[in-house]
Amino acid sequence: MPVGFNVDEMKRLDEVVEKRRRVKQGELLFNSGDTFTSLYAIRTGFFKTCVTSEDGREQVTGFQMAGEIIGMDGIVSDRHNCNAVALEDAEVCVMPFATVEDLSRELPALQRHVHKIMSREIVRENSVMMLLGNMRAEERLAAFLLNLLQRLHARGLSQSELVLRMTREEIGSYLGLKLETVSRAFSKFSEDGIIEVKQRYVKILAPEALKKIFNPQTLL
Amino acid sequence: MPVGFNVDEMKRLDEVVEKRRRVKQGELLFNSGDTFTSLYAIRTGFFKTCVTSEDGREQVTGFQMAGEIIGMDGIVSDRHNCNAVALEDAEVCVMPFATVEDLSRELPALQRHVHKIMSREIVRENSVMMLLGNMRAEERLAAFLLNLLQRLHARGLSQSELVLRMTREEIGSYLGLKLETVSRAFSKFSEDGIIEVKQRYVKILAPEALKKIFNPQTLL
DNA sequence: ATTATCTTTTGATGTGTATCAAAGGCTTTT
DNA sequence: AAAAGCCTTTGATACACATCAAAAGATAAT
Repeated sequence: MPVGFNVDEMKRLDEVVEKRRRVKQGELLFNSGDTFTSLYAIRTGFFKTCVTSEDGREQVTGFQMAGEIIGMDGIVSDRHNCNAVALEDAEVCVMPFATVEDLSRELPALQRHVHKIMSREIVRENSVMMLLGNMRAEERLAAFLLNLLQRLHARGLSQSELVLRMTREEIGSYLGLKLETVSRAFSKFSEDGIIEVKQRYVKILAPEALKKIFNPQTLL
Repeated sequence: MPVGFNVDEMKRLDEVVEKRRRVKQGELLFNSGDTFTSLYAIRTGFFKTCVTSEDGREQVTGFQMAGEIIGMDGIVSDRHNCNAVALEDAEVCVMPFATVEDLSRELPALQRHVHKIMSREIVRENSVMMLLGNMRAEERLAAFLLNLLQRLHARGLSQSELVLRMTREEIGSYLGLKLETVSRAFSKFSEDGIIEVKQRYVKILAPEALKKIFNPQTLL
């Protein structure tokens, strides 16, 4: 995945992957409170991460797919600060963080890569804050769909259709909405001819309309 | 600030600080879109960071005080992805990120420190997502006050009083609320004898009550 | 296959916060 | 010291989303 390495460096990089681990749908990759030892590179499958308040409220903090790195929440306190749950059968590369640190002292390109991945996560969360703080239900769902599509497209999949790996409730938790509101927004988009929905399957009929909902200023 | 360095290492660390920079109240330390070159360690003063959507909506993503590091949003794309505005006259240490990376390859304790700072920011943003997605207005304000107090206390200031550096509108933007709602929540806390408010000055009369509002499960 | 469980949709109603509006209190400027 | 400009408070009203409820549709279990 990382670019900017020569053949020799790529060999060194293999050192970082200790082993692989399979996680079945519904199972935890790690739990909040678990000792942090490793980052995980998702090879296949789909995850959600979420935090839970002491009184039991759950907030989905992200959805992660193949090629993405998970577990950076654990670095600060040597314990994980969120839960990671597989939403479909998954396989991850276990990368002991001590090894990542050792190797990135020798390989500036790896060091840079690690920094960028963490910075990207910070920037992503900034835009989720914008979403949660300033946008209405339909804007949030449009933003969510566009983001998923863009990431799937970057992996060679279609720009115009996708199969959701999460429930309406999980989407709602991520977007700060109740599942009924998510369902209604899907129905609205469908009525307006913007998308076609059949359960988890979603086909985008009018991507421009979706972008306008996400970013109303485009109307000007 | 960082711990775990010996005298020699501390000398090396001085290399990382290129110079200092003063930022007057209301001025920008950096702007979204600016080329990213450096992280900034706040020596004195108080900042807010915010992102702006294309149609002009602003979301405050954080408030930063002395001893905190700002600018990590720029690493991923070599451009800053948010604005940093001084809410009072401030002075920062400019730390060119290339130097930080060079030096952290030689000093594992610095490397570790950089990783922890970024991870801490990820974890902080996770809890803001919980706040924005799941909590009501008064819970959000209680959480906000408790967080500020805790950080001020860690800097040797009082646990029971503080002077806000930001307006009701900026608090509202951070908490996903309108300024009137923030004002009403302050008034409610004041009526209930939990705090005393006089403009930007806030005194905590009943810290336990505040904690209960933030975390209702404690009532059990 | 058949039952049980989970997920999704849709409707009716309720509520927390936004919006609109106006006045008063600070702060800064001149 | 007066004027101008912000910031804050408080009230009245509106609205977006939550909540409650029920049924239909998938999915998993026996």
